[in-house]
Amino acid sequence: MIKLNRMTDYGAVVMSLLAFQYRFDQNQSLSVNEIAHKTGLTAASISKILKILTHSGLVSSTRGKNGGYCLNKIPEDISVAAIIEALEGPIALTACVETSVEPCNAKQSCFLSGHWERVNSVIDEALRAMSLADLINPDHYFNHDALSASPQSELKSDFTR
Amino acid sequence: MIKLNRMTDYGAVVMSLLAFQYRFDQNQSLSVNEIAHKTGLTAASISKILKILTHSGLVSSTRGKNGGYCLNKIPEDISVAAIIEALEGPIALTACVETSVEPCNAKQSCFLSGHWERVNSVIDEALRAMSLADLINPDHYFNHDALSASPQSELKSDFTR
DNA sequence: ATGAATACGGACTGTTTTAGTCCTTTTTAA
DNA sequence: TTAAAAAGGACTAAAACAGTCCGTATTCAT
Repeated sequence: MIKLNRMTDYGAVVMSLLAFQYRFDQNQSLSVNEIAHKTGLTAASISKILKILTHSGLVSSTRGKNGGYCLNKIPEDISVAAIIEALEGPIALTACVETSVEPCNAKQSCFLSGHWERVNSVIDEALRAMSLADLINPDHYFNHDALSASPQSELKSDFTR
Repeated sequence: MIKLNRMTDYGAVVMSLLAFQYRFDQNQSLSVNEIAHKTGLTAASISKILKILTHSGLVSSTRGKNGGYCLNKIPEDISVAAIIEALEGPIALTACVETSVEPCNAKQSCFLSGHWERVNSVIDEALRAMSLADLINPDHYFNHDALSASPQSELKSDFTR
């Protein structure tokens, strides 16, 4: 299995919730506790994730009473790749293609790395072309001509129930 | 980082060597020790990997003296996806989309899984469209019109030096 | 027959990574 | 001044991983 960390999975959930909130009221942030309540994830984990997402610039935070987090950009401008990179580092299938100072410790395999890199770029392009908006409303991405029977509203009801 | 296990990386190296061998003489298998010598990987690790690849049907083995391993199919018919799946299980970005008996333990996140699944299928298609032959001779895959100054022979010399 | 070379099956261990929690400090609104 | 909130970081238990090793089964050559 090509794995994402569970934290990244949580991150997608949190970002999606923030995207709904952003569309509802772009200036109203959500606190960790509110997010915990709405997603069912623990506050501690959400906090950990949001610290990282804040550092990466995808969300902005306000401290102090009534503080919280909100998206820094419109959902359409946040790629799935950016979310994954924020939480996991560069998108790449093998350690070899990482931009690393230390030389590859399996030199014998390295003649292949250029080829993995091609595989990587295919994946990278796919993730970069998909936005947070697409993630919460996939029809937009996969079928631009869809009539849009608005699955988004269903999803929203999941969040806000 | 979307990580492949190091074993999978080794697996690609081993499969590539077997592919070169297959093209050289389709009926001549390579023993673990020969592969170890040519790749620089340890015999123990190679053995572990080849057991798995044999079970998955990508390579076939002959036991006893002069035994060894060889590809079960022509390199063109072995997809990168098949290699990864053999060594890591199904290609998927989150645990949610695995075909699992137990119910998802983060139900709150599950409304997203359908969307991850779309991301997954993009990646899956990309990996399925790329063959072992492409991996060892990427020009074939990425540029079908390339003049083919035969990078393959360079690679082969890496193996056989 | 015997012995050597080989794959097969599986167990085992030390290391690294990950998930998850918790505590203290800083900031801000009321 | 107090309460609510983010920020920063330390810590631990559990899980995954890499790598090694051993005994068994099989086959070929002598």
